[in-house]
Amino acid sequence: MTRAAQAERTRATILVTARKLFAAHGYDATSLQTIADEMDVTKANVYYYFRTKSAILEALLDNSIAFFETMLDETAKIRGKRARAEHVVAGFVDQVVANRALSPLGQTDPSVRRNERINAELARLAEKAMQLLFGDEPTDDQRAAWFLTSDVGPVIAAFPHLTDDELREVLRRLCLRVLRV
Amino acid sequence: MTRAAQAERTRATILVTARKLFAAHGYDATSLQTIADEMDVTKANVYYYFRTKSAILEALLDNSIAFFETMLDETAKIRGKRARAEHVVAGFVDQVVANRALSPLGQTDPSVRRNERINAELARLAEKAMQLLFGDEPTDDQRAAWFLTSDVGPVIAAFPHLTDDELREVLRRLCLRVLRV
DNA sequence: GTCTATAAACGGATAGAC
DNA sequence: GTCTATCCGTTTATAGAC
Repeated sequence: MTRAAQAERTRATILVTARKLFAAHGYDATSLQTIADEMDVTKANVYYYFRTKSAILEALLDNSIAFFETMLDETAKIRGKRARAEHVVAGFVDQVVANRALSPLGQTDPSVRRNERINAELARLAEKAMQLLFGDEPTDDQRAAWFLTSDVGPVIAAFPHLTDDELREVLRRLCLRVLRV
Repeated sequence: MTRAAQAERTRATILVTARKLFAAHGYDATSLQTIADEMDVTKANVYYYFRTKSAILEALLDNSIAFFETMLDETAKIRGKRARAEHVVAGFVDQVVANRALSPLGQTDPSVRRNERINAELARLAEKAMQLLFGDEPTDDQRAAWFLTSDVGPVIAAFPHLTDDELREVLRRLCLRVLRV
């Protein structure tokens, strides 16, 4: 394996491992030592790839943000409120369920709320999504529906026994129903 | 002021201050030093009232749990699914909005999930509430609806500009709509 | 690219004076 | 009941060898 490939590999492993641990114990309760131990490298090696702990969090969230950005751009090409809602919900639910074991690194985690830049990005995405679903001037009820569905972490935690397919269906029905205000 | 009164006062201040800071920055990111500084006493003095940091969190959550327990007992006396849902939602929303600045110390905070005892209590309350609203064997969709509404933190955060009354109405409509599965 | 070693600060928690 | 002083483990982060 080339050195560049090794670098890419290690960097990716850090992100996967960190995501899993952040989701399981929360960002603040996860130390770099824990991350390093879990993937059998030293702390110093982790620091070689990320200058700070919060840089890891930012990298993770930037990935999620990019995913949603792409999905919303696709949604914009669809005509009809109903079809748009279905597309957004499907994309959202698929991503959440796919990362079920790792995710949800919810918008709710205090660490996320603390990061100004990430917060601004998430707020921008939320406005973009609501514009697509509800038009230029969403009502308060519509906005409330959006923010409620945007954090399904507690719901996922309540259904550990469901298969991925079953969970996906439950979430899809739930989100669609809530969003069709 | 008597010594006993002073004690009660300090203890109460610790709880209010801790609740505010936990809600703002998360439990893990709030140190006892921060709490002590905020209320102008020393860390050692805080320890005089609570043997550990997690004891503060438990005291806070025990308050919330007792409140919900009482409310659900009231609900059990009401006949009719619709009226019961309205009572539960009203009680829930009132409490959440009343503690708007402090709360929500969501069930989502990793610190809460880490505490076995508290988790068990919350799970018991959730079952009790669902039994009242949905009968003895709630469907997955009904359960999902319950867990979604049980964490309205993100919604509250989205409406900083609303008055308490306005926020209460938005939340009431939202929760009722979601729960009437 | 990965390691060992260590710095510097902060965390929770306790002892003992007043 | 509140304070000062302190212990001790852990944390983030860096320096420098291989």
